[in-house]
Amino acid sequence: MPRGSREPRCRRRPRGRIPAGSRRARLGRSARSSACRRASRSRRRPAARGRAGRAEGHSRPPDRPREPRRREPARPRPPGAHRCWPRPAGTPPAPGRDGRPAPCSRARASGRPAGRAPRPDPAPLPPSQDLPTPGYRRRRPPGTGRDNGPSQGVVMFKDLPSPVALEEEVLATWKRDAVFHASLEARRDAPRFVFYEGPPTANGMPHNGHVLTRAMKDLFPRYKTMRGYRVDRMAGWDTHGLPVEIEVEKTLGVRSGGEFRNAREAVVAYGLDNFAHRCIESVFTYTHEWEQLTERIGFWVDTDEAYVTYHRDYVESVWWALATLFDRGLLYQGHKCVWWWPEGGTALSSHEVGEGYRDVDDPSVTVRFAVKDQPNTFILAWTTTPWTLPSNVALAVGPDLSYAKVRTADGQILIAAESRAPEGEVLEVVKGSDLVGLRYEPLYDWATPDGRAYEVLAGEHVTLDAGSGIVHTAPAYGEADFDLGKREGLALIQLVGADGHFPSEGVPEWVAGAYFKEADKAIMRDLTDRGLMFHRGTIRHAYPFSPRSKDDPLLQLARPGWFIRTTEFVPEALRNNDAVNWLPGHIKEGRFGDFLRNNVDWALSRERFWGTPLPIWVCQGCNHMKAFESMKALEDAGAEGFDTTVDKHLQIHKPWVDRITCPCPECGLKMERVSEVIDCWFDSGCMPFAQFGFPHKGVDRFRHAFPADFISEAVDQTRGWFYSLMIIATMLFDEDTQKAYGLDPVDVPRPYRNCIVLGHVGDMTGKKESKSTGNYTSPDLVLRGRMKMRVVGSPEVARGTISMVKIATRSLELGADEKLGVSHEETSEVVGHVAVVPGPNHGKETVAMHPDDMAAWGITGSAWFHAPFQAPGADAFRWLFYASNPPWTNTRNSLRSIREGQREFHLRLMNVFSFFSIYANINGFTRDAVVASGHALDRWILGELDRTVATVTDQMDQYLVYESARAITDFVDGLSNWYVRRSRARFWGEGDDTTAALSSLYTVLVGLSRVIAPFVPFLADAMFTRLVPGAGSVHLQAWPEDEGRLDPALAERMAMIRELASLGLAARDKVGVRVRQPLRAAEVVLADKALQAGLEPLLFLLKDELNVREIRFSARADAFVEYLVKPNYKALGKRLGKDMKACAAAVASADPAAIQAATQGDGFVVELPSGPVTLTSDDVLVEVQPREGFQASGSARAVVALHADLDDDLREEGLSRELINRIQTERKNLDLGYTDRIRVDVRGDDALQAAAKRFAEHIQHEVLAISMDVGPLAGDAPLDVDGHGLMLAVQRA
RNA sequence: GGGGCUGUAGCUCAGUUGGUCAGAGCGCACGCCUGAUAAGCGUGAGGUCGGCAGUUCAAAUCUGCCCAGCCCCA
Repeated sequence: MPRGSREPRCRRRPRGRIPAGSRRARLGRSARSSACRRASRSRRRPAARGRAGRAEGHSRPPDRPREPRRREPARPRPPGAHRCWPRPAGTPPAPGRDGRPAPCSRARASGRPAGRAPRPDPAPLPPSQDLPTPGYRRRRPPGTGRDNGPSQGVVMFKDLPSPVALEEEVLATWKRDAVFHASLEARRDAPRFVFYEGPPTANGMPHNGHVLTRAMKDLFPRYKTMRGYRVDRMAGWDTHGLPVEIEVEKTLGVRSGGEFRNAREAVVAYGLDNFAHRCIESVFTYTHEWEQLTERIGFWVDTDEAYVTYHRDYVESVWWALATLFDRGLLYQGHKCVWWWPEGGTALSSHEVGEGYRDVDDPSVTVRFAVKDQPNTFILAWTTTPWTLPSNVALAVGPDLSYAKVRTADGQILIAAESRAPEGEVLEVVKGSDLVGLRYEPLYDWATPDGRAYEVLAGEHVTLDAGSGIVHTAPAYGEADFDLGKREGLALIQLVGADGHFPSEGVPEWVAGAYFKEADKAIMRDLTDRGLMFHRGTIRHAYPFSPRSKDDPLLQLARPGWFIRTTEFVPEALRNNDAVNWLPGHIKEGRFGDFLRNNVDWALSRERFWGTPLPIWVCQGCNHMKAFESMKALEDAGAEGFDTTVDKHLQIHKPWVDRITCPCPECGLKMERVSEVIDCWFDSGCMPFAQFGFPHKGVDRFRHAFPADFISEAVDQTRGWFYSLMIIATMLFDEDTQKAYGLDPVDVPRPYRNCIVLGHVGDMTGKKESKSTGNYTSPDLVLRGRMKMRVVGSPEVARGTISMVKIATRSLELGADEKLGVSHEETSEVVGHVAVVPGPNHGKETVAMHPDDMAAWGITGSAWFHAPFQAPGADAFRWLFYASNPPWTNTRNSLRSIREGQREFHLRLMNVFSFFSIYANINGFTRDAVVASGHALDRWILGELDRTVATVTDQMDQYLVYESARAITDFVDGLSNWYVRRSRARFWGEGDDTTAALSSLYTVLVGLSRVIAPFVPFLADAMFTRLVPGAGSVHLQAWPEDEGRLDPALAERMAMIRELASLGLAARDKVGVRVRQPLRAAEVVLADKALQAGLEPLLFLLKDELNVREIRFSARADAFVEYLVKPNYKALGKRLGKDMKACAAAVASADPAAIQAATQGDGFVVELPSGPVTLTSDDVLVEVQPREGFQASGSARAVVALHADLDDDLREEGLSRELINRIQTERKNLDLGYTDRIRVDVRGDDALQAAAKRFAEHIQHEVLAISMDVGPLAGDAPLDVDGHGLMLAVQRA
């Protein structure tokens, strides 16, 4: 290397002026920071491992440049001696931006260009070699390098492995020791905490939303178990419903079209029995994936005894509920307007309808209706669905709106809302209510009304937003219309039927058999021809289409069906709702309360096949109806037609159950079952009792499991599960039923006491995660570091890359040159590597790859893609949902945010654990050695632990997850960044204080592992089992108690010390002298001098942290501090009211010193408009701030100023600290063990020698040197210490 | 179209019963430290608290209206 050349990226900021060509310039190479040198070493790995060889030499022979030595041949590492966590199989090393391995973090952080220095190409890395994993600490197994055991002796406290390895280890233990089971057994006789699992459907893959719900559902049962409760957790599966049927229809290819008018007919043709079999299969398509995810994220739930909604026991419980309602007269037949999908032959649930809204242009027409017996007089009515006009039976007006009769230029008299009336002479203005009863001529006479028809009626739904203020009403085709028709007893004309077509007979030829949307044009043309069209336009609005078939418009249709009279129970339901602790609270009165108050009768029946059959049998003779509560009840009634050849669960389903007939008790003729199945929400709402087969299989289990103490689901369940649970319990479990079945009396039969309503999981920008949009982070990627994607070939994509949507590439957070490993669908063997580039959306979970790559790697269809970094794992995933925001707000999910939270909490904690294990092992510390400590830091951290325990307990008892997680995060921050930071030197010794420190840290870690157990069950268990071997899992432990170790005064003082430390460091920043250089003194000025005495005993912490020789509470504070006196608004505001402003002005204009003096004495008198007021010390707040020009930093409470002038004495001590630093760096370069002793040879100028000699004892103690030779430097110095040349030799003793 | 929720720093979010430089983390900038070390730490910059009115001595906080986003319902 030529003299004077430097490596810019690793150069330190020059300190002091150094002439060009001076020694410093020449020594640029050696002056590189240790961090950079370390990075160089890592670049070379496995080279530069020559421990023995290097340990004997000088750090750099003066006559030999450094670079070539680093190119010495690699010394092989011992087998298994990886230096960091294993990288996922087959992933490539993480190179730096220039293709070389990543530069050191410092170089990166400072933004300096990396890798510019001329250097030979690095040796290629052997495939087995690991490189650093960004974001994770390097790990070293015991027995290599600086191990953490005393002379490789017994390791008492094993360090923690990487998150995923740790989690796999813990999972294996849980499985081996059946820990979940044991946790239940241990609490068999304990008081119960009742949890309900809301059943998911397993006919879709689990996604991140499910991870959220499962993380939340796991948290409280674990917590309550530790708190001493028995928490049974029965898993469940929701297995009925339209989504299942649609899924099966898709796989069967049965659809409307061809010979079938709709999918219904197609299913019938396929055969209901086969269809039912296929539905069962479909329901469990992804069971395996669900179970894997459940286990992997640590959700403890009893899957062995899971309830399944299609199982006979379950269905019969639902039947019991329905029969009970029927017998009480609460189940009735009626009509309801539903969104109907003609092509599918089915109604759609509101949820499905919601998915299908699309903006379309529809007609917006205003039509003349001729008023009866008033020639030439017309009512103008508005509609957007002309095809419903032939079914018109009424016109609706707003009773309180103003309507005008207007004579137009052509002499017609038109009636419309005043504000929307046409041009012309206003003859009269009347209220809408005055028009009610007006009769008119129908537009069409294709059907004869069977009730009231062709009248003007009052309708509250009428607005003036659009049209004429008069609404065409066809009760067969709209909810508001239908309700009006029901209330007013209107006729129901339904010309367009369930197939979406006009009839082929009985109507004019021009509309016969027409599809409803097609008929619009014909009808509009007809009305125009007849002069009845007043205005014809189009409107752009949202209209629903079938979510299953995007081109099929839906129509609203009144259909017959079965209803539950839920409206009768609204008051009771509201009372029950009042007794629920909703989180967030606004759900109670807001979303859920509103929904209850606007309750309409539950439309229970579905004209479908795969669901709980409605257990009502109807006599074909006398029409008598009876509801049966079980198959046995049917048998007892003499029913026949049971098919025992099929599975017992299927016997109670269509079509088998339809073949069961029963003699009518009234007339003796045959009773047959009605054809409908029920809404599957009713199934899930019966879950509290149906999971136990209540009442047929006994009462006991249900008795102990009602109501639930805790449930949780996402916000979309408000009208789903939360509602169905609530209304069913309200209807069924009144006092009478409780008595009849011997249930424990519950005043308020609400089905759940506490309910956390979860927000949705979005992508990193807050948008809904969606596989088809591509902004979706696969749970697999988080948990296992790999994701399965469909691969399509595209020549547009460069070879060696794949393209996916931009948001997905951002979420991956890959470094510039990081690549994903590619493996085949069925194996994990990596066959290639690809970079990821943003591109167009290729479809659901799909990436594009160059066809040649696909061919080369033999990829067809799908492939696994492996992340080049460690998977964050389950704890980190769970923590995201607890700690990033309150559970009811939407969570922005991305790998990036998961890893961020992991850094903040897990890695910090694991570092502390690692720190503990190192020194505990060095000292041979065991848990038997735990002693009490009087050290302020120990008392403080144990107090903070107790504070954290108390806070988390309190918050968790209120179901406040986020607050609990924050308390934990704050504690870990204090533990790592104050306790350990300030205690480090204590751990390096071996006396009583070291034992005290180890004892305290040990106690803290044990306590903390319990506190975090419900949140991060893996890390907690790994910590606990290492700390307390033989005690079993932490999840079998009791929740920690607040042991009263919090000393509030100490806590307050320590907080103040930490504040002073921050101020001092800020001041040091202004001074610009590095912390290793001791300063003479720090001056502290407190706004409140009364605090001073309490702080004195803690000042040693501040002294060490700031590296000053002395801390002084300044006597001459005025020299560099200004006092500010402010009125205490909170105290004075209430007293003074309007005079507050005058008071503030008076205080501001007075002399601060005078106020201070006066308030300490008799009080300070201010003249206010309403008279004089005396201010006492409680009425003012004194603050301080540094004066300009001082090397000081201040908050309202204190100012810290530094004496920054250096003398030779201080400089010498500074140099000794530098020497320690260089020697330690060299120890690390040599890869010495923590306890290895060394010999040191120091060569330097006079100043260095003086420093080394004066502080020899201290230096040797710090660096574990058994000898240190000091002498003059001959020749060039390889190292530079603030301009002092240094040559250092370190060798193992 | 109706209802609910949310708008606070570039990003993610805190902010107690209204009370006086508006807080944290990330990111960014600068620096420190280095026997927890391919980590860690500190300091700093950065905000008309969505907008407009109102109530009040005092509003991020209470009220009304408006705007935007999300969710539910149409």
